[in-house]
Amino acid sequence: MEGAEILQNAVRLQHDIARHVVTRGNPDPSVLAGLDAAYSLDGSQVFGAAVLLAVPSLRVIGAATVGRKASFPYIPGYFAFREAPALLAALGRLERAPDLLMIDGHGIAHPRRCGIASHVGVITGIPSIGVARHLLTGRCDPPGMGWGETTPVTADGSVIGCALRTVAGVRPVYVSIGHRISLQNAVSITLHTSTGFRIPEPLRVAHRLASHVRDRDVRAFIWLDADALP
DNA sequence: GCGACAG
DNA sequence: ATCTTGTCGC
Repeated sequence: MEGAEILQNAVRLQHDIARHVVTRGNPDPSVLAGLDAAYSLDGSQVFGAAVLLAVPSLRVIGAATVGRKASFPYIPGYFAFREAPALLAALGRLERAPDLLMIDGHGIAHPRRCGIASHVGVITGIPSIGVARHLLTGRCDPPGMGWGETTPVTADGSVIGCALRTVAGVRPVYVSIGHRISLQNAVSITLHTSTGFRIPEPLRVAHRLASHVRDRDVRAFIWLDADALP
């Protein structure tokens, strides 16, 4: 198969997944998972991390990681094909399934309404939220400078996400529906899992863990529990 | 054709 | 994403 053909298939799959996204729901998770990945210097390896946190204490109650070959390049709009396999593998190694997933990247705030958070959400059937640091598509006015202020991200005349100020006076993050949750609830959960930093706690922990296994020995961190965390 | 472009 | 030192500020 050649490059252009692979992308055509990817687009077909994204349209297909996008049709299955449920943009409503009000999950009240007692256990939530933060998912993120880190890459080797040459970008040939991906290290996925899934961390379980209790809500609302945000105590880490479990975690799992996986390292694998990166079999897809990074192409804006096709991010899930590069990173989702590692996230799904890590997720599958958790000792229990979370009630909700928070993923580093967009959900439906995507050209085809199928960012990685929707991709992983639909595949697993678990409610998911996408939290990104930069906009991929759509536009919005800057939210007020206060904590918790929001502004809609729109595209084609519809709201596809929200800019959310998790820390007063600091650049906002971009929240969007992944799957089986309303935008309002997604924003609320993102805000209430933010602990004084721009990035919400679940993603901060997942990010640190992914980088940690990358810099150490992956084999020693295939299964982790709270006590083994750095 | 030109610019934009999650991680 | 990743490389990379110090520095300014609370």
